Amino acid sequence: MLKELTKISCLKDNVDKNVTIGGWVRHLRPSGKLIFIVIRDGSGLCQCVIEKEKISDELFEQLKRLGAESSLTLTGSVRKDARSVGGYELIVSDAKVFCESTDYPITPKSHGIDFLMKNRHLHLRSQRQWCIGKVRHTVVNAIRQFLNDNGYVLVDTPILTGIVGEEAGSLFNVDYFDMPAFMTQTGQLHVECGAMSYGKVYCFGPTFRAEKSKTRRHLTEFWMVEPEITFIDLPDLLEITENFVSFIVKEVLDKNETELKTLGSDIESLKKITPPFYRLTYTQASEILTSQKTQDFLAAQLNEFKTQKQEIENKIAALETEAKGQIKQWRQDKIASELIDLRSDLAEIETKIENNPKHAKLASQFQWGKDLGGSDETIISLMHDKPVFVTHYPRDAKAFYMKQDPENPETVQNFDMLAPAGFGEIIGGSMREDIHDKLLARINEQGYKLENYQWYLDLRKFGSVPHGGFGLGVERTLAWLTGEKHIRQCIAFPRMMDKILI
RNA sequence: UCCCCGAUAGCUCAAUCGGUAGAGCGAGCGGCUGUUAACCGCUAGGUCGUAGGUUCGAGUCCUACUCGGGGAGCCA
Repeated sequence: MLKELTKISCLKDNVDKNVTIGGWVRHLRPSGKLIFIVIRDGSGLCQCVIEKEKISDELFEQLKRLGAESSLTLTGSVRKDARSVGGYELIVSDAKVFCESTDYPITPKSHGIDFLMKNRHLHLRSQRQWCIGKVRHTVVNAIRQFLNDNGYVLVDTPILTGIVGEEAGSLFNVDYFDMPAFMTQTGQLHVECGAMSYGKVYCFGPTFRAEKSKTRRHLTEFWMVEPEITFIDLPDLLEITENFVSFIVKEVLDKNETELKTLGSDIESLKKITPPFYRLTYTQASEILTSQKTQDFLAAQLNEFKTQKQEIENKIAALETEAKGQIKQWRQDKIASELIDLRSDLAEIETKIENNPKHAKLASQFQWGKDLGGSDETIISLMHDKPVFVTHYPRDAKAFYMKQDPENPETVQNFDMLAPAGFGEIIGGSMREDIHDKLLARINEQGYKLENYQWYLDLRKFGSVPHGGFGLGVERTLAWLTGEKHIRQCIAFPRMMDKILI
């Protein structure tokens, strides 16, 4: 059967030919003796036109009553038509229905996030989710391609682990045959072993954090790629990172322009993502945050928000006045629907207005020594049109394995990469402490159990070399590239705090 | 753990001062040969999140709880 079917994406090569497509009903409009069915088959969308006299009365009646997401095959001739979704349509001569769906819960009108998440198993078929999934596929593929083509060897690190990469308390505990174990929160420590074997390696898989974070940037299970490279210094590492990220962006622009357009992502600004990225030290970043420039920037932003709010309120008032007058029913309906959208926009802008002074205060009170907060990162990234590397964080704010900077022992040789347009951190990386005694002292300072880290210390005993790496969050990268506000839409089955659906 | 917001039909939302529960979509029936979230007519659809309280009267006011959304901290 499969061999006899033509993919919708291949219709352009079959104009005026007779083909059969197989898929699901996205939308159906009967119009007397004519039916329009928009079919999706996983490769694209196609409008099928059914004229009553061309098929049997029985079949016509059956097709006319098909609900959304009914499955069927349709046979007919392909015609180029600019009015049609995708530019081609099928003039149907025959059809075979596999499943008549009724009461499909996701309708063409808008739905709340709670409802969509409860119907996640079906929501994945919708257009936005389909587009994000296609981009995700490209991103994952680009990650593997870049690393494989540049001499990195894949090392699969364990998901069940007995040790902690950074801070405990934010890990999922597992009862491992009555022994305590954790779900991994990073493959880094293990992948370093591989680096000393192959020189350049990476691990790529799911990772788990039990942080009780309810924000648009957090999942408890997410995918992360972690390259690790030997015989490098921090400038080398930044260069590798910017080449890596630029390659991913370029691949997505090449392969998913249609999807990006549908999703409404900012293609022009993505085209600017080429090396070099901006480089700031943590100290420079903290100076920016506490500067007058930042206060002015945020004040200007606040004014912009207030203007937007006023505009929305004016629109709402005008529509409400119009709705009170004597107008046609269809116009009343349209106004009602516009009002719903406007009120939602209004709520969003009000939240921004409410948060702006808080963020301004946090930035102005920023003290050297603290980690950069989410809002601080947002401010810095909004002030730049390309990704920003923030390097040399205070040693006390960072993980034990990060290499102390010889020139400024208060800091470590690490970096965070902030995506532009306010999305914030998508990469965290560092040079690793390669001096045995310094690492040992750090493990003791943190109060970690030495026996758990003996093997990790061995890497510094037997042929230690300068090395470093980073972790890139796949869902955060996707949210940035697609313009999606929340990373829960960037993975098929998101796991969030207090929520596991199917 | 803390702060803010919310919960009304299957879905998205209205309901003015505390006074008879509303609309669109979706579903069902009928009409329409070029629709793009089509359109037109009709029908069905409700324990207003839960439990108390105030009141002649509560979707509306008060208290607690539950669930959800956004943010802080933390992070990819």
